Amino acid sequence: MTVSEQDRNISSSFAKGLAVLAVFDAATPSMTLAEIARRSGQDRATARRGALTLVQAGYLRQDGRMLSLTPRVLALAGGFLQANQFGRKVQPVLNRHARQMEVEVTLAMLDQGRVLLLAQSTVEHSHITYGFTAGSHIPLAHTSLGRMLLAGLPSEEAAAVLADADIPRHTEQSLQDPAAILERAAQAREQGFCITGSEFEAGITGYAVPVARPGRTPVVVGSSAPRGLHPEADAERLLRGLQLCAAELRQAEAVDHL
Amino acid sequence: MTVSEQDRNISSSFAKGLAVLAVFDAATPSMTLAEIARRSGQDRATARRGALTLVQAGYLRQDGRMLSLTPRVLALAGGFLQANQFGRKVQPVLNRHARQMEVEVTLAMLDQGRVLLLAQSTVEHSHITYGFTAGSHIPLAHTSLGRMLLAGLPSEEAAAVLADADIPRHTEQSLQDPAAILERAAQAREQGFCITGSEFEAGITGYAVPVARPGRTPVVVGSSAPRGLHPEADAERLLRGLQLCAAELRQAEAVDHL
DNA sequence: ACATTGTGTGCAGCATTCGCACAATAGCCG
DNA sequence: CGGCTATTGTGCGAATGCTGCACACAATGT
Repeated sequence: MTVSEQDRNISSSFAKGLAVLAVFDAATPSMTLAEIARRSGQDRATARRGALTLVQAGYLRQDGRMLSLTPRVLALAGGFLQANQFGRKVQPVLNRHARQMEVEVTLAMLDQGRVLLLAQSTVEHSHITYGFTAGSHIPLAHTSLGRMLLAGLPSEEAAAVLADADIPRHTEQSLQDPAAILERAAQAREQGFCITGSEFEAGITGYAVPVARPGRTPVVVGSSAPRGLHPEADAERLLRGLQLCAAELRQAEAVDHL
Repeated sequence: MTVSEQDRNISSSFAKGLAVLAVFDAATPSMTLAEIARRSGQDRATARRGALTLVQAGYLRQDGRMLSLTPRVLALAGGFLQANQFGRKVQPVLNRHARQMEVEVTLAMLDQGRVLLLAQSTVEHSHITYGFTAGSHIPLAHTSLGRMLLAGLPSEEAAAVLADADIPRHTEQSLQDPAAILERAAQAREQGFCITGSEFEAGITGYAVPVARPGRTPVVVGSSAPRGLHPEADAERLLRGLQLCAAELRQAEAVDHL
């Protein structure tokens, strides 16, 4: 900011404002100005102006001294979802397979070192745990979706991404060693699917398969279910279902523009 | 812009940048810089800086000369959805009722003179038409959701909102006269529900009921279905279902913070 | 080939933004 | 309870970053 000749094609005020908008995540639904300033690494006055601008634009609401997102941010996502025809090409496919498999099916890709959920289908009796939705971030290291995404990258790139991600310990079974995680990802790449057991949530097994897009940033579909009585049979059934789902998405050109 | 003392608490560059982001909607999934400038009413150079900043921040992607939204915008919406626990409190309720009623159920509110879809049941189901998703805008004047939302406003406010909205003619049956539309809204307010027939899409009947939130900006749930053989019976069944759904959402305090 | 529409860049001037410093408020502990 | 500190909200001068014009060039399409 002070020092260098900064790119004159970039509006720094705008970038700072966006940073303000981006600090609102699941962990911190509403924040005070000072907290926003801290999180976005900006001067309080600067953050304040950004936040007030967002309030005026209708993306943020002010309750006393707390600021929180308004539903209008959904409209931004809506532009993306409609542009890519999620409502017609993606959601129905996920729903149908979810119904057949009797588990929820999730479409995801990589974003900023985390797994970004793009779409999700739920069936009524599915066990809902964290309440993730489209737009949620979930961890990279200990989910089948994350591992499968890593598998979709060239291995040195995967290592780089993983190095930047944090590796919390969700359960006893969570692998902690990056090398071990990469090893699992490599295995997933060869197999063409990924299964993780109880690393993110105890007693839950995750399944994921790639939606092949040669040379592009990887996209995957996955499911999770409680460990059943016949793990092998479950795995086979679910993986087969997911693979069908992935093939259908690919064929519908539903993910070509991601 | 030039003359008047503009609010020193508002960052105009940021506001302009946001305007750039907001021009991306369903109708125009990808645009050239010049088009963005036109739509956002900004100088090309200004719009260009805004767009390039968005590219750098990862919200926009540049393919040749076309710019389009990236999946990262979903993350912004994700913050809102998780903050309001849509995944746990809203989606399951919609899904369950949709399953029971065998129609799609949608939660919506008012935003910028249009109907903003907040959430939609993801149950597998028949007639999918436009492929709307959460974050989609649909018209105010000719949908049951829109009319019910108008009904939730004080009547002079409803008139003002409607006056600013455009009233296209989707079908032969679309009412064109604002007064007539307000009349229907008033009727909906008294009845506590709204039914529209073929005004948005031929052969499709829409149903909506309010999720009462005294004194706050209205929120509604609704469905649509092809006209069946027994319109009266269908209406009764669906309205009853929607009312149950609305009651449940209210009770779960799912919409308290909207 | 021409007309049209889109894109990149330099620049000068002034509006805009920065970040400090002060005021006001909340929180804490003896 | 009262005095203390930590945290928050805001006004203001200075300088920086931004705007929008104009020009040159590239890519369409007729």
